[in-house]
Amino acid sequence: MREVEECSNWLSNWEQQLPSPDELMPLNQSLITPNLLVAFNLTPNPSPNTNSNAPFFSNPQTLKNPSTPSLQTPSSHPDSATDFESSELGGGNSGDEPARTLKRPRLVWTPQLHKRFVDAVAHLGIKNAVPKTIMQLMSVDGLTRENVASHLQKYRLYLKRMQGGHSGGSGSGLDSATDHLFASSPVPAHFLHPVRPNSDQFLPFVPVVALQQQQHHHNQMAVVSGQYRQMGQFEHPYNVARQAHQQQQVHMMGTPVHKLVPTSYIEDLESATATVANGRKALTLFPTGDD
DNA sequence: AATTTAATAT
DNA sequence: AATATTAAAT
Repeated sequence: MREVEECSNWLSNWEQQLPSPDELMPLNQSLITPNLLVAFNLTPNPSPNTNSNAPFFSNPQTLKNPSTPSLQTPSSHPDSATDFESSELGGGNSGDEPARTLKRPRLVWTPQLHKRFVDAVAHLGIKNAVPKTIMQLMSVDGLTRENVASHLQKYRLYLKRMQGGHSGGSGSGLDSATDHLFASSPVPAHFLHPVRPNSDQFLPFVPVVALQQQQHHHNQMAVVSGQYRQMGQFEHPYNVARQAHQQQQVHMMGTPVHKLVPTSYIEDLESATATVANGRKALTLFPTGDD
């Protein structure tokens, strides 16, 4: 019977068009909001068919620093003012829609997280680097568009203030205390001076630049002259979200929350923070209102 | 509908 | 001080 043939034909065709797990990932993010997970103290079920692919979530407990407070197990602690959602959900709302009511804790931009942000922006090219795409590329679970938008806004202001005359006269201004975070990741060359349309001036082709910027240690005024061929603007088939995940700690309001992060393109989390490496890194990681 | 920017709120 | 939220404009 050829009906059988057609059938298998259709089937294999169908199979081919299936999106890869990679493509599925980002979607997954937006469907299951961390809010819900947190709200219900759920550790999402490792659906049997995702098996070897992507265990999007794993048990936070096991990965977490034992000393950290942890925010699950409803009965874990009786009451504590620091726990949003905690103690008295009294009567009314127990089964309802906590997600609506609950406020998401403030996101803390650790140097690591910021590094991801910068990388994402760099790889996207300025044109595509808008909150949504940045967020997608970062693929940090729980990151919202407005998280990124807010950060982006601040970051842009930072860049702006970098271009203008800083000098800061001997050790004063510059980034000092205020911009610790931003200073913690090198700024990818072209983020500054947005390509002048002006250009009556033929650019003296500066091949590359290189020397002369060795002294900037944790400082990044690496802008030289415009090479900047907007190469980042085409869509990369960037492999976001791989099977392997790595934990990244993002703290929210004193209670550390775990972010699952694909290992892809993680590159050098360490080297960036190494610049700051005064032992501060560990401290910066737990910014309970200092500095 | 998303982005940008400024202002404001927590 | 750092991040969120909102408003207005594009």
